[in-house]
Amino acid sequence: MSQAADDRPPDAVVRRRLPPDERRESILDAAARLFEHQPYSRVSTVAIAREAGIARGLLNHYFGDKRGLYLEVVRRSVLLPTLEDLPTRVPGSMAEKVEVAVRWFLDSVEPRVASYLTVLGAEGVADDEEVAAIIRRADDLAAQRVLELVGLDPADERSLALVRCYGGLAKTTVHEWARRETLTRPQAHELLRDVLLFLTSDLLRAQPRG
Amino acid sequence: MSQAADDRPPDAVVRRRLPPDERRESILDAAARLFEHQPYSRVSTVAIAREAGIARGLLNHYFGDKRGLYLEVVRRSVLLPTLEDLPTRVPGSMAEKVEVAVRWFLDSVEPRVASYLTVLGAEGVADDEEVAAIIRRADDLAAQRVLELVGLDPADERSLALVRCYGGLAKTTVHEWARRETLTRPQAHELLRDVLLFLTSDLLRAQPRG
DNA sequence: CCCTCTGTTGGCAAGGTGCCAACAGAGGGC
DNA sequence: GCCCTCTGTTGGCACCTTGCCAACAGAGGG
Repeated sequence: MSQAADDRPPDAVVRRRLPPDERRESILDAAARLFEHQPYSRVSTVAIAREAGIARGLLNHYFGDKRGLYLEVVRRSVLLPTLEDLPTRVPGSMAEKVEVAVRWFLDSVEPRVASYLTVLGAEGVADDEEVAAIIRRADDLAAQRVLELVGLDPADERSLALVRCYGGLAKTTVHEWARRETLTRPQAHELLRDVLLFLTSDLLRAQPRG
Repeated sequence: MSQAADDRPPDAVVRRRLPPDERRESILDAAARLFEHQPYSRVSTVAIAREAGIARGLLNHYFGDKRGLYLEVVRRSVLLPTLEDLPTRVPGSMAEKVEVAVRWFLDSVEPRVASYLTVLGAEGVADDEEVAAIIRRADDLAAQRVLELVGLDPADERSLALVRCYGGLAKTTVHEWARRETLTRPQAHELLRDVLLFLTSDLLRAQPRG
């Protein structure tokens, strides 16, 4: 039945053998593509397999089950990797430091807005502890890096909490700018800059340091 | 087989006939309870039916399908209904108006933090357009009401966008306060008050009015 | 050229979901 | 008070999705 097929779709590659890393990535790409446009439960493993051009069973081989694959996609979409590019120390005034942080944020989000927003703005009833944990870890690290950058104690719990709150503002602002297009990037930039400066100045007053 | 049952669970009500509205509500309650603790796909309709003490088929009768029920739960969890309690006009300074808005927000969220946060903080990859639409509508209305309350033009697109951004800060702040408990309510209150005052003062400068 | 290693496939079994025909409380007419 | 209709409610059937596993087949070494 496999050999007899005459009407084989042109790009239905007969069967290519890939190194695991490569195959893994290609599956993640395919899955991410589908999860961006419809909710989890509407994306069937059949569809993912088709999109990736493989047999469905291979998904389980690489990721255990559908949920495992999903969590992997979430991990990949979080901003964690680009946190490396955020400089630890910047010379100059607080205003200049804040400027650097905001620009970094918008710059690293811009090329990947689609997946960034779908990960963080998903919304919907569902207390998914595992997904929440992934995002929480990324948020925590980001808050810490921001405090370092602006020269505040990156271990102070209250400061961290406040910066994480600010993170909520940042996410929604990206949403307004890149998805709803109700703000231009300069407007978004201005808002984020002003509020962050306001916030850090306040923290600086309460916790002077270096 | 139904009559012969001797080991019938004590509370497995034999079969009670309820008015549609009441039954509907009880199903929504049951579903909301389950969706709060695990993601959509992990909650089976079997489990919901068991929790509600009814036959599974009744879910379809009332809500069409599982997703319909889910969307209904989301609608119920949004803060829309309590928006009625937010006064339209408050006498006094901008600081006093902001104070009223912030207190209203924290007060109305407090008794229903659990469902409020699970609805808005869900997160996870899944561009669910229908769910997003429900939340967007609620956010839009809330932003409008806030502008009215502080005495700014509730039709100005830019102001609306900025207040919606602020909404992101508000949601995350509630998360830090009520879920992670990294902030006390007074601290959360202070942050939200300061930032909103900062924001509205700024808008007032650009758009003086009444 | 064969043999092994391992990436890959296809189908089976279990569970979840939507649908529908049949069942049975509750209230009105006689 | 009895029956009859109305409609809330049930149970099971058929379809789809998912996880698993045994069998298949490229690729490189002896």
